[in-house]
Amino acid sequence: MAPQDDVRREVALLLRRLNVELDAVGQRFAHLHGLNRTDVRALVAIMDATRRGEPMTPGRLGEAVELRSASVTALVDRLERVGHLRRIRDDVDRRRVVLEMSDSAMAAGGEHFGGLAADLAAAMEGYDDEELAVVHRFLLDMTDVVTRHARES
Amino acid sequence: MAPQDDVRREVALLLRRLNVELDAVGQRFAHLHGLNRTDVRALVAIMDATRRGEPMTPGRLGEAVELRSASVTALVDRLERVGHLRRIRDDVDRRRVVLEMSDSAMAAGGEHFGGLAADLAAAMEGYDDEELAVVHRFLLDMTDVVTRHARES
DNA sequence: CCTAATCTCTCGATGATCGAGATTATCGAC
DNA sequence: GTCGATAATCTCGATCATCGAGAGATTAGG
Repeated sequence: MAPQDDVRREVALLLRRLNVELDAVGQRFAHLHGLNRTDVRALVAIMDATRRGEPMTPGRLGEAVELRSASVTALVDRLERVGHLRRIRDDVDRRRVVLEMSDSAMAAGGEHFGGLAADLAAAMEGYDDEELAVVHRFLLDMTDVVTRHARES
Repeated sequence: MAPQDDVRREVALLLRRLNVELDAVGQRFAHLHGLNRTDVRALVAIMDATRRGEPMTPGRLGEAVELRSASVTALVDRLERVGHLRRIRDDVDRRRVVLEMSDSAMAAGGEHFGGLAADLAAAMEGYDDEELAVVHRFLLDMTDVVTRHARES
């Protein structure tokens, strides 16, 4: 066994641990705002899509969070009821509904996850350009491997 | 804005993307075996604890996956019914029940997640000792920050 | 031995999710 | 135009995961 195999195993364990803790952050946000896991995943998906300039619809949201249309309707009803988003009929294709996050939801998300992002950025101060490049390449590689496993058959 | 801020933002995004994809792997495993997310989290928690030599009990499991005792009973019932684990009364403290994973469940988990672990290890071949050390330190730092956020108040 | 504390389980209620199908809107062919 | 096919969303009834409250069993400490 190569001497760096220990490090490899530790790195793999750290990836999983990081995953668990990131989930815990999401869960904490959910609990603080009276939401469940799915609701948070949905809000994040909507926020991401909106940020990319692709308006979110119930159909796309269902794909993103892996729910059937009936469940998406219930999900959107929930979030709309507590004021986190609005349904807006698309004028171009009037079958479609565009989901728009409310300012309050954006603010809440920004405060919670923005704080985390800032702390992560701060922690990255301890790395120079070269080291960050290594980390970047590493994360790309790992994400690639994991994505392949997530999509298989 | 410093020139490496772009890299920092990208690294943060990659961390989140990795989180999403790792969840997807878990979800895929769950779907393949007729389980739900919680069931998989529970099996992983039991496997980890067992590997550390700390026998898992319903109480500890409830803390690990954040469920009330009533839900843990239902969860263990489900997993026991499909043969993924056994309840064993502890002879020392007879109030306690020790949860033991079945060989079939261990094998299924090993096949699915072991394959991923092997691919991750293979991908790490592209890094020398020094680079792996940087990655290791980075993951420790990030996990630390995230854990603090997960635990806060 | 009592009493309090601990661990697990039971029961009834709530709510998230699903499958099947209804509803409304768009598109292409004629 | 208008008709059938397709698409996006929603409704309904059923199922099951989760919870709160509390019961039953066991242990630990005076």
